[in-house]
Amino acid sequence: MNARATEGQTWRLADRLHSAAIHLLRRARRTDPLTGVSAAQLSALSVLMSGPKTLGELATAEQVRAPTMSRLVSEMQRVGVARKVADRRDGRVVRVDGTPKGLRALRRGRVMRIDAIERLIATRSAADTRALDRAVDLIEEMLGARAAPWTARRDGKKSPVRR
Amino acid sequence: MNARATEGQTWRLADRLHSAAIHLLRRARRTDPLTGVSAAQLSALSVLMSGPKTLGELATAEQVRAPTMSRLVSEMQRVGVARKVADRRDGRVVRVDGTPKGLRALRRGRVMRIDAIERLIATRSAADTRALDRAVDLIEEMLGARAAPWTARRDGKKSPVRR
DNA sequence: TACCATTAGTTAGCGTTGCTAACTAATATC
DNA sequence: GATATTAGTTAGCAACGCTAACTAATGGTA
Repeated sequence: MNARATEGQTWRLADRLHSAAIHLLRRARRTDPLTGVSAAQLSALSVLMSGPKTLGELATAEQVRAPTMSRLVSEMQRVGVARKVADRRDGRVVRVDGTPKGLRALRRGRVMRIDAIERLIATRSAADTRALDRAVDLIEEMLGARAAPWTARRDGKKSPVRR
Repeated sequence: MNARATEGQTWRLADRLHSAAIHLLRRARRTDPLTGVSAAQLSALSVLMSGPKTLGELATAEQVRAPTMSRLVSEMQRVGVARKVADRRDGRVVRVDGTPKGLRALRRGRVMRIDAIERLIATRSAADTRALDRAVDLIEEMLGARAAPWTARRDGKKSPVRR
């Protein structure tokens, strides 16, 4: 076996990964109409689950430009799922925090999507589950999901949670 | 170690997988504006690659409502990537066909997306690549995806992948 | 033939989410 | 103190999703 995949193999893997991501999300999305919270808000809320973030951090985490996130957060504040808090040390900074209502909405709205995926995973063996877990780690790393504090993992280590 | 992951662990993995898929696609779609053709247009074009379709068929294939597809196709015709042709037998029907220009754009756009993902993968070790490959297999299986003997290639041959 | 239901597509209008450009305000640097 | 940089906002545009309401063509039936 090659120590390194050939270029063609890598491209083909990229293609399949792209396709798999698309199809996985289409499956998960089927439940969306039943959800009360918009997809973008849900996504932002899940980032906030691990604690307050600045607007810029949120935008980066969501791979979206600052104005987009600014507007989204304003709307989230309007409907009561998030709060903007001024930073004491740096007057330019806006910290964003999810409200209890927001976090409840997150759970309620998100459960359906994740449940749909969980049902798929639940059909697999423990070895398969580990393989998927590893791949998710890799994708997060590839995308530069760096350093975020937080949620405990099955082995007790930390692992970044986004969206 | 458990022979089986607990339910909560599986849920968490489902969550992370969901997140990873979203962020991966967000990354990939960054190249879309460079094709001069939008993501939705590229997606529709890929359906047209297998031959002309009626507007309704296109809408169904794209999981979109008729008005949405009607507008999209009109725009595609305006920019020259698709054509609307009246059906002779049934005056209500509009057949949509991709133009050579459109199919070229499709190929170009697709390659850029996949290349973007390939660039991410290329930073990883061979072991990582294998791990990803394995995970893609699993996801395809979970979704009941066919073996995908037809996935797109760089040479521009058939590729049914959409979006 | 005349009438009515159905089907295919379009138009109008709204909401969400993405973007860039240009701005204000605060902080940092020289 | 003047200037540059950084964080966020505002304004305005475009792409796409939807529903409601419309036109036009077709099909069925008395």
